[in-house]
Amino acid sequence: MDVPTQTAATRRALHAAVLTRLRDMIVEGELAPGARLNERVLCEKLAVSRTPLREAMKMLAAEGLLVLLPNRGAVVPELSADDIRHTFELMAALEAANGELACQRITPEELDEIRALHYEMLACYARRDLPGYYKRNAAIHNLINLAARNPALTQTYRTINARIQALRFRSNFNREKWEAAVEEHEAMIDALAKRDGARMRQILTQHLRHKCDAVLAELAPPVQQSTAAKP
Amino acid sequence: MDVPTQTAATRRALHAAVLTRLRDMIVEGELAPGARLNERVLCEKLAVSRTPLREAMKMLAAEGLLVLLPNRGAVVPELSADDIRHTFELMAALEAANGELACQRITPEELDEIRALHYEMLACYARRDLPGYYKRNAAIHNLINLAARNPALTQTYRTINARIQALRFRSNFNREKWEAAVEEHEAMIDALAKRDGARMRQILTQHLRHKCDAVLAELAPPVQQSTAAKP
DNA sequence: CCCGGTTCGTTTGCATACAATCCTTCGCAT
DNA sequence: ATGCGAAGGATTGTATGCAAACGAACCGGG
Repeated sequence: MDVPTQTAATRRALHAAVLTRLRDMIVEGELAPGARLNERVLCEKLAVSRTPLREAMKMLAAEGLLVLLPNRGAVVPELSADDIRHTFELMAALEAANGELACQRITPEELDEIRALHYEMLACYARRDLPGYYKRNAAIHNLINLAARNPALTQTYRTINARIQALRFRSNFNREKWEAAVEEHEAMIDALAKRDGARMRQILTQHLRHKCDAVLAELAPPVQQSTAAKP
Repeated sequence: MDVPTQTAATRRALHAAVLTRLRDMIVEGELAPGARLNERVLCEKLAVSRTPLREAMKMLAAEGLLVLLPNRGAVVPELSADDIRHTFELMAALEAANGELACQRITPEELDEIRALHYEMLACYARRDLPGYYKRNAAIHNLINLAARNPALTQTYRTINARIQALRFRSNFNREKWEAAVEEHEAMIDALAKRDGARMRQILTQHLRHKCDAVLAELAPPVQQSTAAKP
């Protein structure tokens, strides 16, 4: 969209604005996995010259949201099933650490807010409101991150999460998986309240494993259900 | 077909070469924390124009090795004590996950190689050969990473590790801490051999906590001896 | 019919010119 | 003397020009 008068917002450097914009485009699927980025086309679309665009692309490549092909531009990486498994394992490690630290550091007020969001999430669940559910879900995870009081961990979590966010948008899991997820969330709150870091870690690890399975199930052709239980 | 002028090395794009060079300069302390990067000066030093230099700087910023100040250039971040604690907590989470996965996936051959490196490391310890010790230490950790069979985890580990690598170079810990580290390494190998993921996690978490303490102890001057020999 | 080579348009990579911003410093008035 | 403010130099941010690499199409030969 063209916003001609930038006035106060012009304070922001173009390369930073382009970075945010491109990241959103990738995370939200406007730039789909496998898509090749043409500098000239993107320059026109974003109304900037090649210099800030290229700088933003380099940063996205460092974040893992783009892959640079020498002399052949950049593409949005297509994640193989193994890539997805690896990324979720990494996410699980980060979430588990977050949760464990949050158990030590969360305040009663933060816990109450998480409870409130959890009930809102239950409401969304009852109404089968998936977007609303996702929104509260993300808010809860963000609050847990915040409660861990570790900006470095939060930052890394966000970066890695962006790589698989696009996949989660599509993961429209079935009702029983949804129900399992809700139960896991209740267990999380329980663990947080009891400050049981080990249990929190275990729940989050399992939670992420289930999410990974759900995403893989979406991607894998539904031909047959040969999905044997894997650790 | 092959033009002998610089041949193989010229294959590499300038921005990639500059990226590697700058990263080394930061990790090895040639660009010290707090140092401000002047584009013109670096351009002359590296014999490239501003375009590839700026692209490399943007990527380093995305990796967390530089901080960009809008309209005021880039600086090597100075880590506060809290920053160090946070980064080590993050590293601990990554190493713990690595170790736990390695317990599941390591081959006997890899374990033997780690044992061999461990004995070499003991030799270095006996001779008080700190550089040799570090070399074997890093090799062992890299092998454990490899054994975890998770490229995404390895990549993130390397990126985060680079942020504190410069600190570790200086951490010249005393003998009893060194001895404790050696004992922890033996426990690691034991846990790997027994495929005891939970124990491996616990050892690595403790190991990283000790490393963090050692680094913090180096930074916090012991008040006296401020006029001691400078390196 | 297939294959190798060549040529040309397209795209990326790098260098440089220009614009905007910042920081210092100097002058001036209070 | 001190504080404020403007001007100048220096530095960063952006745009554009030029060269090199890639890839597709074309062409000629086997």
